[in-house]
Amino acid sequence: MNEATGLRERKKQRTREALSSTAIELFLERGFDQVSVADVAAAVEVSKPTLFRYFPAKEDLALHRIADHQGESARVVRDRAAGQSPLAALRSHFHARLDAHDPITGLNDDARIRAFNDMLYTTPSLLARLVRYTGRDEEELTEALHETADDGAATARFAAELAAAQIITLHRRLAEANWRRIADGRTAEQALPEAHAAAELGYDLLGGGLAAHYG
Amino acid sequence: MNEATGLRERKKQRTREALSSTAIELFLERGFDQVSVADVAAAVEVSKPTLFRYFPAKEDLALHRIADHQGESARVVRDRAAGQSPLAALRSHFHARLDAHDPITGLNDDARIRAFNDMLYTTPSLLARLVRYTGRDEEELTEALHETADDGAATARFAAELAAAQIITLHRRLAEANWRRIADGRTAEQALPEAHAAAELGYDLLGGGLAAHYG
DNA sequence: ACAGAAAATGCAACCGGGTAACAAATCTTT
DNA sequence: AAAGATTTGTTACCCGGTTGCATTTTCTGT
Repeated sequence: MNEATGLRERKKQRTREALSSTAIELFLERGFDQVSVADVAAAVEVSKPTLFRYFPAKEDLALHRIADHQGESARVVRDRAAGQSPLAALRSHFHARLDAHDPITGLNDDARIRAFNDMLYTTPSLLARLVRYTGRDEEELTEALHETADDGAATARFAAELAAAQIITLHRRLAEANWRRIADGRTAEQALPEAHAAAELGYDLLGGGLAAHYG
Repeated sequence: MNEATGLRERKKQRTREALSSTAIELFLERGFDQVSVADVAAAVEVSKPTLFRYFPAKEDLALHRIADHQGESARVVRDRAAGQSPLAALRSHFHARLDAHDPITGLNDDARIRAFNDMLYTTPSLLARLVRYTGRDEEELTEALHETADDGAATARFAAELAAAQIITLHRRLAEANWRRIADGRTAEQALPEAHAAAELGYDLLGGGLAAHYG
């Protein structure tokens, strides 16, 4: 993929990685707000302006790995098997991520990842940044859904926007619920059946069950 | 409602109002990021710490009026007519807000309100704060929906959480779409039919149509 | 009416995130 | 090896937000 890496490029990659991993380590130790960017810069032996040349904001030090997941939902829709509906593809993909205990599903009891999720869901500024990331996710998913819409209705665009928002929202809620299960002391393995059931319920509600409950 | 207002209380109210309205005026003139809190404090002839005793953050200077709308969705659900479903109540309430050109629907072409909405949707920090407000809205709506759920299923709580999130998300998307219509130069009156149609579509999709489109 | 408690304000100094300017160091290219 | 472009460090600054303390203003009881 990325050959032709000169020395300069390699060094940059290393610095970036050192900044992010050192930052996360400090954040997990002391808490996000109890670590200043100056601390991180000092620990990596880099100046503050240099740190900000690598990461535009403090929050990105903690979140850039999550940011790498960006566009996943859109990709799932685009790469789905022929004949499969977008919702069906997203649903089965989510179940697969649950089985893999993917951190983005919230269903992971590894100590470090649990600590990270705790920090994420309890630090307002991190949550705010996460919202911005998922906002871009939503846009990409909107595009993907819009492409696949067979009806040329004038409202197709809005329908795609809305569907994308609902799907991203569903994933957010599912992840929060899973994180809570773990926070309550259950292991990921124990919570797995509930997590699958919640995902089923959620996708069912998207697919028409909402009306049955509150309609 | 609020009798027994001593002189002290009255003065506080006035200061609060002066801060907020002066701030919004300055924000609309120069842009949110181009006005410092020190500017606002100076314009009201108040010290910076005092300003922050009234508003916990700069964003709240611009948003506290919106914050006053808090809990509206939950209230609509709780106060709905006997025999009416929560979704039906919310749907008709939204249509009513559209007809009233309520700014929270995005469908308002008054110059000041339009400028305010433009600022709101284009200033990241304001949007982030708005998300936090709507987050509390979501929680309240969750409660309201949970109360009305007739099924005692173990999943009722999650279903309510999810439904609340989907409804708030729908309102957000509808408001954004309406704001865009106005930004494109249409008058509120011209855009009203489309806005109603979009709301219908949105609520229909919540009520089962999502599956028909992408299921 | 007045003293003193209680609350609100102002002042000044501070912290942390983020940026600008410019010079010094480092890598690349020929 | 030297010219050129990139990256870095230093310093100093701006802004949002907080703290401690002295001062003023309002409220309350007598």
